[in-house]
Amino acid sequence: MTTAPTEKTARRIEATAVELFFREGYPKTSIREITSALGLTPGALYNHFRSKEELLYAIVSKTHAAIEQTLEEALLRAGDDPVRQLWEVTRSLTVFYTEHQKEAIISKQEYKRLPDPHPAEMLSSERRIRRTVERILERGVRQELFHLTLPGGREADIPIMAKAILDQMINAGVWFRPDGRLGVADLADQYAGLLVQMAGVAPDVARAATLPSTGRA
Amino acid sequence: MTTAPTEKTARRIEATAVELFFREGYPKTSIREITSALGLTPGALYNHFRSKEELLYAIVSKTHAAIEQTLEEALLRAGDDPVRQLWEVTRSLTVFYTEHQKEAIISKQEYKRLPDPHPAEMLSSERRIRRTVERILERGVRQELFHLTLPGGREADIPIMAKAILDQMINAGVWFRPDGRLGVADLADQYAGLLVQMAGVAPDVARAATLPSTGRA
DNA sequence: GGTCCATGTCAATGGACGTTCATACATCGG
DNA sequence: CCGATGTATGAACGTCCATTGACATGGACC
Repeated sequence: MTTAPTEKTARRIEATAVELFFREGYPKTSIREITSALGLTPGALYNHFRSKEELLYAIVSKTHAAIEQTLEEALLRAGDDPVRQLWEVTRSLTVFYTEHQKEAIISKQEYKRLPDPHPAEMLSSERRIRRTVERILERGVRQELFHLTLPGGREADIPIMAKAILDQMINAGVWFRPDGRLGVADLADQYAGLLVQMAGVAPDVARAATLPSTGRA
Repeated sequence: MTTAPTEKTARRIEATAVELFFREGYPKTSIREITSALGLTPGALYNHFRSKEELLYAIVSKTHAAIEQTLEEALLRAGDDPVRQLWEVTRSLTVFYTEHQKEAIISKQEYKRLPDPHPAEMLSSERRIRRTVERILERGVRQELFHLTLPGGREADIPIMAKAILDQMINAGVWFRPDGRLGVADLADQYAGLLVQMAGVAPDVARAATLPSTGRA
């Protein structure tokens, strides 16, 4: 009845909640803050979400779905070469995490507070993603494209490498500032390059894999 | 008057707070939870800390000091070789973050909530640490020990590399479980190896630097 | 033995929180 | 034109919160 709903109110609530959950954290953000930022009273929120928790779940579950979709598309684009696959996956996810840094950080940080079936869902989604990366690494090692002997003399452990790689891309999102020195594409190329190098891909192998770059040059 | 203070009460409060802040987050943890876990009433806490915020500050500032000290000791141990320096720093900090995961994560996550001189202190501490890593990388590049051309053809950006390296070690602390498959020393060797490799150290250069390892083999 | 100080209890205060509910309006299909 | 439906209000609720201040107590030290 009040203002022009050029955008559906439920989406505006979600967008505001993302902003505030990101800035203040989920527990410290009150329903009153969210609604009054939209010129509404607290009760109005309950026409769109059953509870504060359900609002959080709406954000978190959409984000997880988007991550899995991004991963899937990257694999389709990559073809069969494990080097190319690792490159595409790290690049695409870095782009995702920088472009959706707020939702991603909220999801990572607050999913544990959801009511009880949900945290397990999120963990299993994370596990699927990790297994995908592990399989890329395993194939790459079998084809002798990745070099597993680390500086220091030890053999690299594939599950640890997969975790290290995935953690790294979220971190790009944590500190990325859209007004910073580098754009999303530059940053993604940097991270993809660093992570492929971390996986022990020799320079000549990388050259042979013809890795595309979205950024200029 | 009540129980035997085999340990000073202030330290017991800090230890309990670390546990609860880590599990539930700072805003959701109440003074009542902390004190009643020790068999005390809420008021007792105010004999040791002026406020909940000051309790958080006690934890966070100690942790930052310990990180800087760890870094300093690692540099002393490393001598002049940039490869060896990077190895020592990454290994030592990975060990620190896994052994003090709770305090470290609390510090990283909640320092922004402190009253106003403090967040700036924490940021400048972080900046000092990052500059140290950047200097190691710069020297290593000047001596042609680190190889800056990434897979994909781009030149690696040193500030980004430094951020990526430092973020990585915190993450080891995030998911490390003391009862897991690998111990602290194994994990630290893995991470140090991966990060030195990420910095573009060629295998023969690494061999020449005689990197020590604390773990077996 | 008396005094003091550190440390604790207990009760209270004022505010903020998530959520509910009866009520009102506005829009739109029939 | 009318009722139904979706949406917002505003006031209340019960609960929990951090913090305070008056009071008790026990050990350390003179």
